[in-house]
Amino acid sequence: MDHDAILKALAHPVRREILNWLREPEKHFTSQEHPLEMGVCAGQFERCGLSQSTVSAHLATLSSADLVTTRRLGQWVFYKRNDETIAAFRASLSDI
Amino acid sequence: MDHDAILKALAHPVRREILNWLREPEKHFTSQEHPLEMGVCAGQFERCGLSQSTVSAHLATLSSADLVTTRRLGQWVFYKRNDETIAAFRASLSDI
DNA sequence: CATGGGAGCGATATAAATATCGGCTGTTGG
DNA sequence: CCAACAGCCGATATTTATATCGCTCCCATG
Repeated sequence: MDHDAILKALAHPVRREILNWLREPEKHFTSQEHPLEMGVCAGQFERCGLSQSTVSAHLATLSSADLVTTRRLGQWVFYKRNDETIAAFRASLSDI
Repeated sequence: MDHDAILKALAHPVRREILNWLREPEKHFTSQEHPLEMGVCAGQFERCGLSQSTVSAHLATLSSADLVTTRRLGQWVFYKRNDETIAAFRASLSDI
């Protein structure tokens, strides 16, 4: 668990919003044609209003902090919240 | 039902073999990572030993004769036997 | 014997989503 | 004030399966 990377990743409102959306995909991504069990498709997050390249960078930040898991299927990448890492991080916060 | 196109499509052993394989996908395409309910992925048919471009042409012939149905998902195309057309064709054979 | 069509191949094009790059801006620490 | 850096964008690269192109070969029909 890269504590530093996690804190940096959480230091941006859009990335926090993405993590929040991923708590209840079925509430926020009803328009997705792929089954939500596979995760949420990267393109779905462009609803935050930023460009594709920027969204891709935000997702990469979340992923390298291991706050999300990814699964590639062909041209698509699907994202899920990584509650394991998040729980471990939350636990480690008690040290602060 | 394009009688002529169907006869031309059936006039090649590889295309007939493809149609036969599609009668029981679960017997012949166990290696496919996609669910077989979506159909059989085009690339699977390269097992006939021909090149990708040739296989693609054979599949296009079958498809334009409506002997198979296709479903595209991203970069993949999935094929199913079109038993409806085949039945109609079989019925029309009684005219010969 | 010519020729047109079907079959085959390698090479290249296409398509679609995502990733990366280069440049610009705004902010912050020294 | 300057340097570093995060964020942003448009443009371009990447990836992977499939489609198309240009060419050759072979056979059958005229």
